[in-house]
Amino acid sequence: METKGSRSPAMTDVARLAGVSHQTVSRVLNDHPNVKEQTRLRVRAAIAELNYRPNRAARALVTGRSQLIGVVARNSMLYGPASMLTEFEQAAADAGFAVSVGSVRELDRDSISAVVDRHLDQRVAGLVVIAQVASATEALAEIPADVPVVFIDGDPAAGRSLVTVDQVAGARAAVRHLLEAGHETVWHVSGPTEWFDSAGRIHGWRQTLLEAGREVPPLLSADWSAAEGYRAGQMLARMPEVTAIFAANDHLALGVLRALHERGRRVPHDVSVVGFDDVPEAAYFISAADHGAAVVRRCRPGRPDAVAGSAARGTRGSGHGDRSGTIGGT
Amino acid sequence: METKGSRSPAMTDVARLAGVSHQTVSRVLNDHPNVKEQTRLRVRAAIAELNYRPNRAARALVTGRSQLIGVVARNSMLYGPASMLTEFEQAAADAGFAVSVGSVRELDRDSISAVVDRHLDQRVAGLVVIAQVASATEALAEIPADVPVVFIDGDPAAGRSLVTVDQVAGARAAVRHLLEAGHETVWHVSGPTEWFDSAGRIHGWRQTLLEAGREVPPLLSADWSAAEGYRAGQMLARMPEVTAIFAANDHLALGVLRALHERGRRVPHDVSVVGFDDVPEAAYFISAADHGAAVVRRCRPGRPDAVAGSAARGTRGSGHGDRSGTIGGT
DNA sequence: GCAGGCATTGTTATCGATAACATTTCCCAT
DNA sequence: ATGGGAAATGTTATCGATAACAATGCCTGC
Repeated sequence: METKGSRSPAMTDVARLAGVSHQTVSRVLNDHPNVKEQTRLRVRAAIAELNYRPNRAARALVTGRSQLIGVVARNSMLYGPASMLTEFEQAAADAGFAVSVGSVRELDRDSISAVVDRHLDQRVAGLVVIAQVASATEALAEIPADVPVVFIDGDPAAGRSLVTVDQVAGARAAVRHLLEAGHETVWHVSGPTEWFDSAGRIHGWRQTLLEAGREVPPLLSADWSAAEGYRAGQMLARMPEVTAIFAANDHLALGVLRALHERGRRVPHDVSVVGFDDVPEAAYFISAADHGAAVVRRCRPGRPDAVAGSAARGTRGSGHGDRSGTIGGT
Repeated sequence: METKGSRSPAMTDVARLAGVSHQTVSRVLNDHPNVKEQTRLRVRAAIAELNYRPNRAARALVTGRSQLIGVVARNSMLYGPASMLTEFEQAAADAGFAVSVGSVRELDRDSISAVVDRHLDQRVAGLVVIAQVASATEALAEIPADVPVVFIDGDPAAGRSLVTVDQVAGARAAVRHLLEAGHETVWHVSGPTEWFDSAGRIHGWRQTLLEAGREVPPLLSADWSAAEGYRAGQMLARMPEVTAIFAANDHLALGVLRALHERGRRVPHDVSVVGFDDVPEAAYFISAADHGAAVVRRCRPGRPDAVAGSAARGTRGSGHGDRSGTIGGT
């Protein structure tokens, strides 16, 4: 060690300088009871003098648990997951944990297993899985029973610790809003159908129409991008019967808006479009409409209840799926 | 240990089953040369049978280095940093490292120091600082000389390892494009002026106008949000002399577009707006214009050279600052 | 056959912290 | 003064891996 640079001070060095045992240094650092104030101050002074820095690896080795929380998430620029991750990291840091992020390109079993393996090698204190498809659940069978796991946006039926919002209720509110505005029926541009979020929104959309005795039009499924929204919108814009569209997120809605515009369909005069997220930029989307009118407006139905974890709701910020808004709504 | 669950198998257990020393197990796992194939297979079989999982904390303790890379980033939903972080995590994972993300609410010295401390406690193998302001540099004085640090979007003048793109050249290209389209001068809505990115773009904008012998209008500085773009746009929309606007990112441009629209300023008929990022959704922004025309169009000038790290450019994807595009350009 | 060199493997020590158990000190009640 | 109990502190062991050095086996050349 001396040959390639001086060793960092360890607890034993602090102990020697302070004239106590290394165990007492540990007690001071971990706020154990039963340490005299005088002793504590002496140890603190030695820590400062030596510029001692704890080695978390040593602690993890003895305790069998690191101070890391592993996050499993899809490689995604989607506003919802990204905002969620950031909020989560802040909360974890405040609780004294570091966050290790492992992302997967696709939510398939093998990709997820590889990320989980990496986290388990680190002996993470817990795992957070931001997973929207069933394959994530299957991939997690190998997690030891003593590692806490929380799913965000998982399967509401899976019976695991879960933080999510009620996709069905959110979708119902959006569709109801459009029906009450006088539309005969509502068309839906969904996200990927294998995602739990999408399935919930589709279910809510379909149910609400059926309960209202309205025709359920064919579903247009997409991914979460504006490009796919545009593609779906190109179809819908050609159909004069289409007067109300519920898009599964704001980016999809943006694409739909553009397609409508290119076909001369005015929003909200000819067609109403409701998004779902709460992407900050959505407030500034312009839809072609009569000049001088207030073109973009948010319509805020009552907040649906979360399935679980109203405190975690705060962690989620204003995010993903908890509000529907009208872009060019009536 | 037995009292609260069986201990996970360690290297010594694998060694016993395979009939070799624990050192040989380590050699097999770390692909050392000088291990007989026959021995290697025997060890591999024992690893599989025991479902052995390495403990990275033990390794970190002995080597003094963990297999973690610490990232310091601002709590931000901005498209550029978020896409960068995701690409980076993928590259790190491919190289066998986990990424621990520490975010700060503000890029001030104390916040950054706290995050850096957490990473150093973990004995990270390296640090990546996504920092756009000078205070980040000051906060990093305490990093030991033997911890590699890479800045992304730092100060081009700081002489440290840096990955960034040429903000000045990108801005010059955007402004030149607007001048060549016939505009007398170009107005600029910048991001936060203390960010290196903003400073570079402002510099490029100003320089290009001066070199062309054009008047340099007053700068409108903002943050990176559509809301701030809207605020600046409300001013510009009132001034008939304003025919060309260079916005520092696409979200700012979106806000500007909306403000212009509300004042009846047609894009691109009356005003041209150029953004800077390459946010996917920007392709779908609608600007109020003559019906039937192709309303939103991307204009792609030649790519400016990066300051450093063309390989890292790939890591950055199509992202932040390397292209300017016209939203409703001529 | 013997010596030397290289391949292969093993033994001992170490990393820096906490757990577990042991010892000492102090205070109060009888 | 003595004994008991609690507070305060210390000693020993351990965690699971790699580093460093040691030992053994094998092959080739003389």
